[in-house]
Amino acid sequence: MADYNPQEIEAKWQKRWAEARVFESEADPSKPKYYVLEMLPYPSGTMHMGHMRNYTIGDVVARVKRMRGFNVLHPMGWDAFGLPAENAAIKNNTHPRTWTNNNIAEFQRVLRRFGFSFDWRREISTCEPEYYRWNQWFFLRMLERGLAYRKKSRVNWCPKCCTVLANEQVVNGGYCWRHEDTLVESREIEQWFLKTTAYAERLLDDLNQLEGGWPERVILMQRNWIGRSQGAKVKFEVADVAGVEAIEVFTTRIDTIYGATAVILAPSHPFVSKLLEGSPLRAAAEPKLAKMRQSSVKTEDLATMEKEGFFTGRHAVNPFSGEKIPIWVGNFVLMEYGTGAIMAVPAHDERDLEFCRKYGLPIRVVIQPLEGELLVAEKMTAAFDAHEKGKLVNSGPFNGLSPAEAIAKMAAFAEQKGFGRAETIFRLKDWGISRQRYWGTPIPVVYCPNDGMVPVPDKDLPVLLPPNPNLTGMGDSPLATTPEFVNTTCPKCGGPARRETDTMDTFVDSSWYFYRYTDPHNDKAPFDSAKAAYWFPIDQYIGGITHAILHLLYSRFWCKVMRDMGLISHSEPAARLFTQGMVQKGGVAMSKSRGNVVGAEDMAQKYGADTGRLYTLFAAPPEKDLEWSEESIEGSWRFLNRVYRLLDRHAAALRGVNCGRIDAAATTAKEKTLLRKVHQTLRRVTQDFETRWHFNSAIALIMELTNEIYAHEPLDEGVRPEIRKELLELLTLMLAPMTPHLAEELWEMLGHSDGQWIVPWPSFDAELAREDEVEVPVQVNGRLRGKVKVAAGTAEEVVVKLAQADSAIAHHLNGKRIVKRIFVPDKLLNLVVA
RNA sequence: GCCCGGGUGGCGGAAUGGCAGACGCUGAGGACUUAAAAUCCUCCGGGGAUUUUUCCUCAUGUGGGUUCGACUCCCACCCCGGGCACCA
Repeated sequence: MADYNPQEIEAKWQKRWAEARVFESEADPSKPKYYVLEMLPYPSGTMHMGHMRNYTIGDVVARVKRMRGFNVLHPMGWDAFGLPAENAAIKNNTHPRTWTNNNIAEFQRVLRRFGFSFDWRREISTCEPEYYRWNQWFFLRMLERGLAYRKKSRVNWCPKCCTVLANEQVVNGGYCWRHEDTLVESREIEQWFLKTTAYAERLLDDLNQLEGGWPERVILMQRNWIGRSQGAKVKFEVADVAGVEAIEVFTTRIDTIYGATAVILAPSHPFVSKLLEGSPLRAAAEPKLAKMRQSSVKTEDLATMEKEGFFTGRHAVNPFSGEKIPIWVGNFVLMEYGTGAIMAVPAHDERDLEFCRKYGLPIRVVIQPLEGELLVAEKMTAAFDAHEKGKLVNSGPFNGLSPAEAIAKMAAFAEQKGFGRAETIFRLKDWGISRQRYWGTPIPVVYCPNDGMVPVPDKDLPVLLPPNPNLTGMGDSPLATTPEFVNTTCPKCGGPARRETDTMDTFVDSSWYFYRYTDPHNDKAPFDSAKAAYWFPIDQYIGGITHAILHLLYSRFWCKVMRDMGLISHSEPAARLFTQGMVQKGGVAMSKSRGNVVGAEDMAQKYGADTGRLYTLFAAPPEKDLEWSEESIEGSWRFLNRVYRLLDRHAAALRGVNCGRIDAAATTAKEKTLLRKVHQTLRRVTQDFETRWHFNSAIALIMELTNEIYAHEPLDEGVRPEIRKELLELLTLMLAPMTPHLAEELWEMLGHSDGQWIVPWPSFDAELAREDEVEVPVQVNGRLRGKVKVAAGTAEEVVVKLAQADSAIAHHLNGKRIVKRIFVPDKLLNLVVA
């Protein structure tokens, strides 16, 4: 008689698994594969149960699939570059690498302590040159394909730090995180971009392939983010200034162009100052313009901001009607979207209506509804923007057309006349990857006075980070102030040159890391295409909803570029995505800063990893948030103790027993009850694991089974050894994916000298699971009035007779006439009486 | 404002058209014990009738609807959480 000692058991089996290398797998086209992956962690702070939940879910899936005979790839690595390492290094006067590697060691120890079935040989760390050289290699390939380019772009700049701030370093709606009294400025500097927009169409269209495999809301968020908009660009000539280019507007409703009563430019539109030059209204306009340009920094209250604008004193010519309309500047027009200029059609656009009413601009109806009262401009309370159910009026030769017809015809007309064309635009922007930071992948180009920008040749990769950077958090980027890094020679002419000092966004690292897992030590290529072809696509990707847009979008982009490069032949990296809920305490997500973390290691020490794993699976379904409760976890601990005691009591006597096939007919009532329960449980648990991922209800079922076995103690009286063994073995195997250490121990106690890892998932016996007696609920007029006990499969007539004979039920029938009967065999009888 | 997700006992949750509250936590009572821990057993949504056994009734955010039957499907509304947000 021994107590359940998780510390001892868990250490023992972790050692055995490592020795037997049971979680190591190799590409083998003769076997069916399964690639299950949890998003790689950023190693910072301490690992808490929020982290563990994610890996536990993945580990259950990995272990179930192994038991199902799949060749499973389940790797782990570290998203090791990033700003926090640099900040911590400055604060503690250490090196980012030291800080990062200490954290990695810590994280790794905790993950091992939880017994996750990772193939640790495939571990990667993105801050190692062996990894980031391939970021550089990919960058060069993108440069060759015209997918990487430089342009001026805005950054957040703190005038006190004299440095660039990341978005998350801008706090309280526009202040520096270090100098909370200092407003962050917006500065333009040259930065590197990747042309994600070149793939906008495919990124959008291929979302269709993910339907059913990815959560609907993630697909939707990506669709909105990419934001395809079909419309037309139209040029409006400027009437009263010579030598100014035509203003191009974007509209989705070219059919309403005869109703345009103004052209409105974004405050930062490049034409604004040219238009104001010499304008009689210039003096009045400039202070307004300055105010608008300044306030455009704060994006938060943009939506609620009142529409403001001013007239430039200039006019544009409507290319369709020849009409002269005023050119305004409006704060609600965004330079970043479309062309930064719109035509205002107040009768048919809500925003335009609001603006034009405010400033007394005319309103002209050009679409009349097919039904109901005709619109009168002065009386309109809302813009009429229905696409259908209307026809064009006041639109010259296009009168009478439906908006859909007009959109096609008018775009074609504009193209023919050379002042416009149909065009699709996207909200998605190119991916700015430049960071003026140290702890990231150096961008592999040099600047030569003779040859200009020159890519670093492949043979010179990796461009290594200098070991002793000048880290202050102030002034120029750290690489720029490290002369031994900056000063180099031009690969083309051999003369002196300067290195690019920007490093890459860490989203680059995480955009393709899962390919590297398939071939982590390759020093000739990022990975071997044949290996990737075997393992990809990822069968199940698991992570937080927080990555629904950026990480997953960039990964999808990378995948498509790699496909175009011929490295892979699939177009989406992950067939299925699961977004698990957060672990909360006190109603908020666990985080170090909130001080509400439940440390994973503390948990393992107090209850053992298996209890921690079981509880995170039991407390809530995996997709929902989980509120951590110190009291509830006791229940999981008690349950595992209960199971252990049960096996401790019976296993020794069963060590030498062979199960064999059980003949359902030759069993006693007690045996039959227990066998039925265990096979029913197995049937439902199998479903919960395979199709529904309802781990919480699977555990509830296993608890019920355990209760049932306890209720039949003493088990060794009236239950034959082979049946006892079958019961306890199935119980053990059902627990194996969730509490693997305990399950291995119990398996060994039952007399198995081979580890459980060679055992396939058991299949349930339908014959043994079958109920032979059922209680059929009987309703009268849809209300439950009684139950009748009958043999399974009893016919309707018999059940009705029994129901009528039941006094409680008969009372409700009370001589009334039965007008209808609904009978679901073994499930329900409903008698409808009049 | 628009788009998702959710609302079930004291708590976490179960049931996806067929016995609402499985399983667990908490709480109450009991057994064992010199005692405690551990363990085991019983009870635990509200109201009412009956009194020792059961029965009735209300109840899954609110109000309607569909159905023999609705936590589950449909419509409207309220509340909570999340995402997007002047996207032309």
